[in-house]
Amino acid sequence: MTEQNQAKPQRRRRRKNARPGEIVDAGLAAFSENGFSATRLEDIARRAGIAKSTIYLYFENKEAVFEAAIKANMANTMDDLSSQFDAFDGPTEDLIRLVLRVMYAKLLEPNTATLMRIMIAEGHRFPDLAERYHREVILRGERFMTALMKRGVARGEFDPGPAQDFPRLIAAPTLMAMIATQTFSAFEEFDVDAYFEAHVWLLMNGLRSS
Amino acid sequence: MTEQNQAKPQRRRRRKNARPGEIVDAGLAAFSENGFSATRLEDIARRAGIAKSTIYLYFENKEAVFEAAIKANMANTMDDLSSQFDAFDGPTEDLIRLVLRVMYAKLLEPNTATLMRIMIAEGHRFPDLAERYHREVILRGERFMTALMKRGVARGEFDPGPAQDFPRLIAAPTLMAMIATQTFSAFEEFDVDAYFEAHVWLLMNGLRSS
Amino acid sequence: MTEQNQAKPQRRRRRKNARPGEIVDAGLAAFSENGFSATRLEDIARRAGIAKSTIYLYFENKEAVFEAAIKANMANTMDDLSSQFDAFDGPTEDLIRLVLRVMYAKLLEPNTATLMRIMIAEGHRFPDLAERYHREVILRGERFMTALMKRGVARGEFDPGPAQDFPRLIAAPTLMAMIATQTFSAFEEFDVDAYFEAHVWLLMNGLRSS
Amino acid sequence: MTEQNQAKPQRRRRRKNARPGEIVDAGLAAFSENGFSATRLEDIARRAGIAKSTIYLYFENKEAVFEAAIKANMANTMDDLSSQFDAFDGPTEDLIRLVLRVMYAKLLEPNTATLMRIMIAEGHRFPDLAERYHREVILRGERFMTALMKRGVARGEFDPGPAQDFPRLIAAPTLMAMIATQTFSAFEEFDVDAYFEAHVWLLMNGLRSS
DNA sequence: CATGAATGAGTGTTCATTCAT
DNA sequence: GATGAATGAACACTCATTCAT
Repeated sequence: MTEQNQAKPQRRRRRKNARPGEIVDAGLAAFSENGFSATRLEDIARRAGIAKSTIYLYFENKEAVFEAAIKANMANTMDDLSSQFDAFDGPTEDLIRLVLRVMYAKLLEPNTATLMRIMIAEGHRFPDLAERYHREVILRGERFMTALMKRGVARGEFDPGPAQDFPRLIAAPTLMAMIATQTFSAFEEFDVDAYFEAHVWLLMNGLRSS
Repeated sequence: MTEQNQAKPQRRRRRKNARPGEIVDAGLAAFSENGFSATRLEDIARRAGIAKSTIYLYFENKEAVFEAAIKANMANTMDDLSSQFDAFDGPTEDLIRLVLRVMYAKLLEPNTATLMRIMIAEGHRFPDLAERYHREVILRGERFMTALMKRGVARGEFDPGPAQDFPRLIAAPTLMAMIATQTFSAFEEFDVDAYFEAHVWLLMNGLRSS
Repeated sequence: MTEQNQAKPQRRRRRKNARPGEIVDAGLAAFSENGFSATRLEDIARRAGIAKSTIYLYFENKEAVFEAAIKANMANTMDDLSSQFDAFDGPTEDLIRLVLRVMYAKLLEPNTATLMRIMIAEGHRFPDLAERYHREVILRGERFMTALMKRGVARGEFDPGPAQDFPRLIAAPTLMAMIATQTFSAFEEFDVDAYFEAHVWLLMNGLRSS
Repeated sequence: MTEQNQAKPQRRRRRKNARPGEIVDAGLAAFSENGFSATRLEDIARRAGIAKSTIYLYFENKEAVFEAAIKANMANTMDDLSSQFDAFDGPTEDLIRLVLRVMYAKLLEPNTATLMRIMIAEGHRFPDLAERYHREVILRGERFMTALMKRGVARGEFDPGPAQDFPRLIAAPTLMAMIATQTFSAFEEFDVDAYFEAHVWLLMNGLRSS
């Protein structure tokens, strides 16, 4: 009758398949708000619309929920990049724009930003996760940047130089944008699009062969 | 006004003044290892070599210790920059090198790095601290970068361009270095000096007037 | 193709009637290992090869399973004695040997021993069971012992004496054997047969008319 | 003035030394009523007149309280026997009476009886404790019985016989008395003194040289 | 000033029990 | 009849905080 009831359609839904995903989603949301320790299983359960104990049907303990939440999001973080890359045929500057646009989109999407923030903050307490994140996100991202640089040099668009050894320099400003929008959004206006253009401008100026 | 304070001038002299500092130091160390929630007052007390309850003589509660620890470190984070700046008379590139070197030194010093990491991670749970950090570190740092850019343009060394509106682009790669050394140091070698040179090279290429 | 099915030939046939018994058996085994509280319904279910919730089709709750398990075993504990007794015609010593042999056999059979142990330990928390056990096992056993004593005196084999008032003295050493084999078997060798002989020897010496 | 007040003299008593003992006492009482699993720390705390968390100042966990409670009581269980023994100079029957009287007194004292009951019931779940109990109580008691038997034979009071190999036969009926008074006291009158006399009578008849 | 002792408000986890299918 | 899924009521254990000394 009342709209309140919509929250609990049936008392006992059979959701064996959907449940883990729901819990993981709720978990990511909760963890990103409060970090690992300060997040209570009760929070996660409430967000997922289930009882606290139901979580234990699908995960061994709180840590397992945390890890699953992280992994679930890590999974496809870098996938979209490769599709952009392979088929492209124009000038490398345009390709860099494309790639960076995807990265900005990713990093400013709350879930991924959150994930990154958590990894930065609590990574060393979960070495396995940190290692995996490093491998699947950092190193994989770096491989793309390396390929970009090489492509530019090969086509005579870029000069070789010390920056070739640190492809992550290309993406570094993206991190700053993430922090500005995640951590300090309450205290400043941050024009992401303008920032993006400035980023590309500075980067291309820096790389372009003279 | 401060009647409380007048009551007991200084009986145990150095101690009285030294204690809060010791606690704050111990706190920063502990918080940086485990974050706010997972740090126990017991940990801080042990590190400071005092009893848990003694902390309450100097701080109202755990949060107060946290805030004091953050503030103590925030205080001088940006101070060293101004001294470098005012007196300098050479080319702006050299000044940028000087300034960035100080920033790298700061951000790779464990305490400050830790501070940054904590702010990124738990900032939104402590809005006052975050605001203060934003004001005293982010904005203050940005003022320096702005001045650097202006100086370069005024001296004809740099061309004006979109990057002028986002001075933090200058410092962005420093963040990446912080993360590499703080969060992923276990999984990769990271040559800070070479990275620093690549950073400066790319930056100067990007800014330099053609 | 349907290899899976071969594993369970006739899932549901005789089952219907057998179920409660299987549960009771599984229950007795589980309870005897861990006592009432520390036994989980899950344990019982797994032993019985059924789902936890199936138990509730046959029993109202955990306590009911416990009581059924105890009762099932109590039922025939003393039955075998009477058959030995009635028909016997030789000297009472031989009869006592026969009876005691049955008792040893019983008490050293894990199920009954277990039952005894549980009653000793948790009896006062289940007064109904304790009362029933007292009535069906203790008192009934005692009636046999009384009859044995009377028979011996009537036949002139035993002298009357204070022991006649406490027929359970006859069986007392059996308890000791139960404890030795149940509780302390890990820490000592216990030769039940030799102990049995010593028991009978001491008893007959004690009872025999001089 | 009123006895009620004695329970909470001051809210925060300083009882560093007394506390562990109080907790152990409360623990033994609680465990003996409900066994290990069904006893809640809250029960123990309430009995000891302290907060649940206070227990953790003195014991690592529930199991540690259990073990301490058992050990505390085990300590002096068999001590009183030796004093009786050494100095005695009369007939062995009198000595046996003395020794058995001490054992009855012990085993009918609630704490020791409780201890025994718990060991019988939950011994195999705490192998260390069981081993210790076996060593300090069972074996030690058996050594006394052995000495008693030897003394009787040496003095020509007893005939050698199979019972000599199982000295615990002497004490076996005591166990039965313990069970009658502990587990089934609600369902029968049990005249311990008369039982004791019957026990001694039967035993001496059995052992006495003819 | 300093602390050891004590506590109460949680929090993760378990488990008997229920219910929809 | 049988079960997998779900839950709520515990309960062991932790930890920030208080207080008497």
